[in-house]
Amino acid sequence: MARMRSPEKRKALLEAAVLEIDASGLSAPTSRIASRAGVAEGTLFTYFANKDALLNELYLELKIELYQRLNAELDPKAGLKVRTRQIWFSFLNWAIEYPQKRKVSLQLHMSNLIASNTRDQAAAKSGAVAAALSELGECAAKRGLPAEFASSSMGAMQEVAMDLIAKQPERREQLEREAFEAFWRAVQ
Amino acid sequence: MARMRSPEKRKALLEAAVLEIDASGLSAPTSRIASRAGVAEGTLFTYFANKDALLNELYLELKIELYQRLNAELDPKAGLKVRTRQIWFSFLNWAIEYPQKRKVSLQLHMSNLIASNTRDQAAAKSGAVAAALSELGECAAKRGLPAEFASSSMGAMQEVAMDLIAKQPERREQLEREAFEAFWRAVQ
Amino acid sequence: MARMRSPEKRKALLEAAVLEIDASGLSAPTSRIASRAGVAEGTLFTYFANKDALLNELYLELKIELYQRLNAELDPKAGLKVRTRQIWFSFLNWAIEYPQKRKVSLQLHMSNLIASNTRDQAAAKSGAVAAALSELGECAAKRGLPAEFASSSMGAMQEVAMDLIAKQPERREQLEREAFEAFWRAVQ
Amino acid sequence: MARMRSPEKRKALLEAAVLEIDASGLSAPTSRIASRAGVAEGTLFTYFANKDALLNELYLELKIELYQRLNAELDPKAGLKVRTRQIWFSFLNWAIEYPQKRKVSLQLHMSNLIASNTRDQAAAKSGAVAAALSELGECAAKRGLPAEFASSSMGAMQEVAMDLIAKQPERREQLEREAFEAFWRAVQ
DNA sequence: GATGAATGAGGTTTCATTCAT
DNA sequence: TATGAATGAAACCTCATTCAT
Repeated sequence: MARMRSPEKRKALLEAAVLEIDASGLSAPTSRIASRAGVAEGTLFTYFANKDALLNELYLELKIELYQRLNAELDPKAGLKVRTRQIWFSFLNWAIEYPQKRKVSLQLHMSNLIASNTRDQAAAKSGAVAAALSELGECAAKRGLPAEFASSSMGAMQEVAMDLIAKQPERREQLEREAFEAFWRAVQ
Repeated sequence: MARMRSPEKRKALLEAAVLEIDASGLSAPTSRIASRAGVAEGTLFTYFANKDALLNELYLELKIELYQRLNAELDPKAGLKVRTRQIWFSFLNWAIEYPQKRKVSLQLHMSNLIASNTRDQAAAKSGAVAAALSELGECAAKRGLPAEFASSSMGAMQEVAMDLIAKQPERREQLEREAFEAFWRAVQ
Repeated sequence: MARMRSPEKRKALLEAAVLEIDASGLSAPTSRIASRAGVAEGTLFTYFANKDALLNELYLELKIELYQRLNAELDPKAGLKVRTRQIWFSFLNWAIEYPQKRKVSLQLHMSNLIASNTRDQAAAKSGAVAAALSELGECAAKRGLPAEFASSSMGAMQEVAMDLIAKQPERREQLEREAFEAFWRAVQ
Repeated sequence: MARMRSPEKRKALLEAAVLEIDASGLSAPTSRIASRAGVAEGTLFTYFANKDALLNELYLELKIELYQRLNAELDPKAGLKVRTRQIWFSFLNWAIEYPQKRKVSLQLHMSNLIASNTRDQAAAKSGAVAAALSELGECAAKRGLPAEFASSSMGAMQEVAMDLIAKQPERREQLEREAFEAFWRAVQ
């Protein structure tokens, strides 16, 4: 297993997994994932030790991709509200561009299949995003709420925003903006 | 003349389903559910036509239980903020008292196993709660957000509150209060 | 089990069995048979020791009913061809009048569920029919064929006639007649 | 590169199916069929999509085997009676050589598990046999019987012949001959 | 390394039969 | 006696994983 002969096949398998899990849930058969990736059933297991490993690596990959994007679009020198807004929009854009990835990421997050080790590795990649959210957390802390309150609320309110946008895509920009303001009021 | 179908066994099966699904997800085997309920494998199917039916009835039962509680603790004549706070606390208390039921209810809600018919039946039981949330939606509407924004946000922020409380149960009361205020700022 | 409280229920069960087996084959569930007969699932087993017993008794009943009819319409003093023709028409009329009974009787006959004991009991009821057929068998014997040849051929050719009549019911009379003549040529 | 699906295993499964169905009827469990074929339970389903498919393919295979044999032993240039006799003996030889195949073929034929599509495919293989039987049907037609009368009668009388031969195998040749003559008288 | 046939444990569901009421 | 809930052994089928090629 050591060195993967073809990183493309690995990627194809992860992408196929996203599509299959989106369609059928976490019980999507490995055989379907493999065949959608265009490889043989058994090949999947030369890239991933077992289904659990595939799921954990997929989770990590999705988190890393997202954090890379968030960090790329983040100006670390800007003021807190500006940075918060940047994160807000970056995430929403990603989630709307790749709704299946977001849905699968969420399913994996809530399942009990993702090892705490994997969760830690994912968290370690948050970079400058974490810094901004922690700064935001301090505001909340003044009100007597734990520091995580801010970031958790952001995730939660983005969830809400996405659902609304999914129903009225033509109002996307306005909904993103108004929902952000609502969120900002909440954490201030 | 014959042994009558016992409501206790039905209840035992639904409760066992909650525990098993909490532990293993929606793919929890019917055999495990039956055995945890203390009945034979086949007995489950005298109470529910098939696994799907069990899941749908469970969803309905959980929703009804919750709505009954929310409505019982709701004063329909009180002002909007008061009623909103009543719903907020009632729900949190239920969710904290029965974390497994809440988790299972959520999983069922997100799955594609619950028939729209079942969802409608559940919605029909919301009673005065629905009235309060719709009134709250009108506020949001003034800001240009859809009416659902308010109720969705409530759910989302309660989610956040519950996570925090789970981590610091001794601060429960304060966290509930502060999170409510944050939520209230968001929807005003 | 000794004395049946209600012969009507027994009859209802046997009739229901005919209909269910006609529809679903010998694997028709006892529960469906019982419910079509308008009695409880368990009641079936107070009338028949088990499914096998039900099937054996049904076979016997059908054979007896048929033989009674054949014998009733048979004039034992008539010539051989006349008697043969009487049997031929009596049977065809019964089979066309009760196609389900005939189909079920055939299925039971071919299955390995009917005990040889049961088959013997059925054969014992053939009465004057047997006499006519055995007389007919003697003709065949002259040609070097076993005595059973005649009766077996009759059954086989009636089978053929019924299929043809099922497809062209309006030509029933003619088909019955011509097929009989063909059969008669065969055994002469 | 991988192990290829082996025609031998497929054949072994079909043969095992014949034996099991002969012994226990169409409800013969797939697990017994697989184990008699010397493969694992699941392997059966790599060769046949499901039990129904297995049964349909088995039916087709049996019909094709029979028709190939009948056609191989048939001289299309011979006179009608000669050809009819050839078919008569070919079939009887096959049926006596493989009594289980014949019994299973009959059971499948009468069941409602064989798709009309499958029946059509089987009929398409009848070749020169069909021609001879249809020619024979024309004789019957002169007597006012439908064309199928001849072929149906042949099947029916062969059925009779086989039963007799099964009881007195030592007289096989004579019984085959005499029964054929009886049949021929019937259809002339 | 890649393939896909082979495996068999395990999942859902059916059903003949028993037995408490 | 009549009832129908309860039982659990099978039945059919799926699927993660292994391994011969």
